[in-house]
Amino acid sequence: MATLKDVAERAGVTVTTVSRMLNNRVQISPKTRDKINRAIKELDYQPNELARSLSKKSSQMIGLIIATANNYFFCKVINSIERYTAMYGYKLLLCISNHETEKEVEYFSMLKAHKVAGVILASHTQNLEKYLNFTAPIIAFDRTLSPHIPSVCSDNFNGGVLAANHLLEKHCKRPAYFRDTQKTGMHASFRYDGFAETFRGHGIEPIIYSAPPECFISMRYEDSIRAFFRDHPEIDSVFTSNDIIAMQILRYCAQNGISVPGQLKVIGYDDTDLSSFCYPALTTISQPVDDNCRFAVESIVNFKEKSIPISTVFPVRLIQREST
Amino acid sequence: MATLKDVAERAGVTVTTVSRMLNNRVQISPKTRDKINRAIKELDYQPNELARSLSKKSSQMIGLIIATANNYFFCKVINSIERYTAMYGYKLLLCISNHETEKEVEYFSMLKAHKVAGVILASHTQNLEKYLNFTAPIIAFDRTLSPHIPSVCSDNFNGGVLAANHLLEKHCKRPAYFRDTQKTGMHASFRYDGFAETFRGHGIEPIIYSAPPECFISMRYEDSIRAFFRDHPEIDSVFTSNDIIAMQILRYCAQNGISVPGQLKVIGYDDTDLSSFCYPALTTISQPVDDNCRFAVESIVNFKEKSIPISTVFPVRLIQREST
DNA sequence: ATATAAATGTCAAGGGGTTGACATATTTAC
DNA sequence: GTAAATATGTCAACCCCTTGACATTTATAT
Repeated sequence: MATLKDVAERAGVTVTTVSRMLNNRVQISPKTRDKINRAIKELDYQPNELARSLSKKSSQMIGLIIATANNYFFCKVINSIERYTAMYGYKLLLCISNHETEKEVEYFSMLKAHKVAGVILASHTQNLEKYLNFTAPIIAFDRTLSPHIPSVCSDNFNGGVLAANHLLEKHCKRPAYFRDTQKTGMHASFRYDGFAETFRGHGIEPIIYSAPPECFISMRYEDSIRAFFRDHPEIDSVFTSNDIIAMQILRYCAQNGISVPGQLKVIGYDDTDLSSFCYPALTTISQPVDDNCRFAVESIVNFKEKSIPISTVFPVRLIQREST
Repeated sequence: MATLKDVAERAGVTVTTVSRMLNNRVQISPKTRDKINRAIKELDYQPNELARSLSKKSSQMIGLIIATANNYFFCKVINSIERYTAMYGYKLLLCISNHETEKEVEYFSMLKAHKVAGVILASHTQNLEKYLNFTAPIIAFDRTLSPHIPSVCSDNFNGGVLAANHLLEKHCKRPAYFRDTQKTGMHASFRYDGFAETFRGHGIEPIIYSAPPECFISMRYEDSIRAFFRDHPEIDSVFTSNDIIAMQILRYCAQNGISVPGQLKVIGYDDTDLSSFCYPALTTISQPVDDNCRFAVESIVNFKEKSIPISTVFPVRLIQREST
């Protein structure tokens, strides 16, 4: 493979000049610019990014630590983050922790060793000591890790409020919130707060049901949905913490002759593609995934010039479809 | 950040010794081993991977170029590849081409510049010239890129055969195959071959319907499904090229009072989680995603010792659920 | 005690770019 | 024509780790 030196020789200039041009550190006359470009073409030269990053002490890579990719919502996140990462000329180092804290810590130090430009944390690690002696920016996605680590998220509380108001408009009296077991620090727990407070304002106390933690990993809620309906046959509406649960509730209803939205209104969360593919199509809370992702990436990219606000919240909105 | 030199000084040995230990190139006495380990701990030392890779002229990174992550099946692929990548101590550089050939080529040269250990191509690039002058191994996932690039895929032909035989057992007489517009080189086209040949063996010619190419990007088949049913009201069974299409067909049927499996039998492809979440749950062809991914990663990891077979095919199986 | 093997040390040259300091050559402006 | 501005060149150190050649010390075996 051709090196800087080869290019310089071929173009009849110094490596310094070539390097300066490649990093546009100074003006280069059109003439030399041409010569150099020609040499680069002819030699099919590509700067060795490793050497480059080593010199600069920082790579153009962004690390994303995420719990899983086996989930429509997180896929959207990965997709979106990759897009912005590439847009800014950065590369994405994807780390899937599979919900294991230990792995997350490992990944973290790996990213450190690779001198990444920044880390986006979309998993639920709580062991923070290791992170703090890290010069690159860290940004937490949809969760609060510590008072010192900036986070970006959507307005979970309002998501709950919107869902509750929508159900109230539809005259629901016996609402339930079906969620995953919450890990500490996850902003998703605010959804319930918004949901419950709104209903309480109308003298209604919603039922809350937490699926066992393993469901969040397997994404299979069949058993807990059955248990849920056994325990709460009286409900007339259910708000779920993601579309996958909602979809499985729709399946349960279809199997058991519960008409949706007639007998039961269902609201999902996330507005993944799923929600419009199932029948009835899901009313759901749309998260501003793209805004969140762009913000996270831009925070890292512009870290040197702009400091990152400790908390950034983007608005959500309710998308009405057929299930309410 | 501490460097090798710092560790060596602290441990009272030479950098050579430390390096040798870290790369276990020679035996190190327990005594020095201890001293070094202690120094590493105390300094919280982490080898600079950039420098390391630069020296070794190859990084421990694997590049994955994939068309999208906005799709359940590809998510499974990403998830699985990441898992094996990590298992072997490699890191995953994720490149999402968004179906743009130009971007794929760019990504490719970026990966080259980063001296990745290998590239897994799960997109549909056909411009191969640029790839061939690449020393690291390339492996194509579920497609044939050129006779010189090894590929790993599942037995698409047999997938079609299994679906056809299953429908034949259910006495279907007017089958259809609903697929995406095929790009050249995609092995998915063999599915139709297997499906059609099997039916032809029974004197039946299946209908084939190709959704417009944009559907594969948007994943929204609603319009083309409507057109499909308008044009082919007589069908009694449909085999689709992925579960997402099948799911949307289920939705169409529910909306239009077509009973499944009563009036119409539906078979999907991929066996993504979706297939068991919808109602009726989808009969589908299960792809050995994990085998494919493991094979792809291992091929790269073991490249120096083992050459990669030009073609590797893993078996598929039919999972019967409620839609047939 | 001696020969042999094992463990470290020493030294230095890479790997491929970046960068600062300073010198020199080439343009541009008036 | 001269001064100022612009464009290159020169040189060398640095980023941090790897590796080969060879020398030296220490442990093990007989």
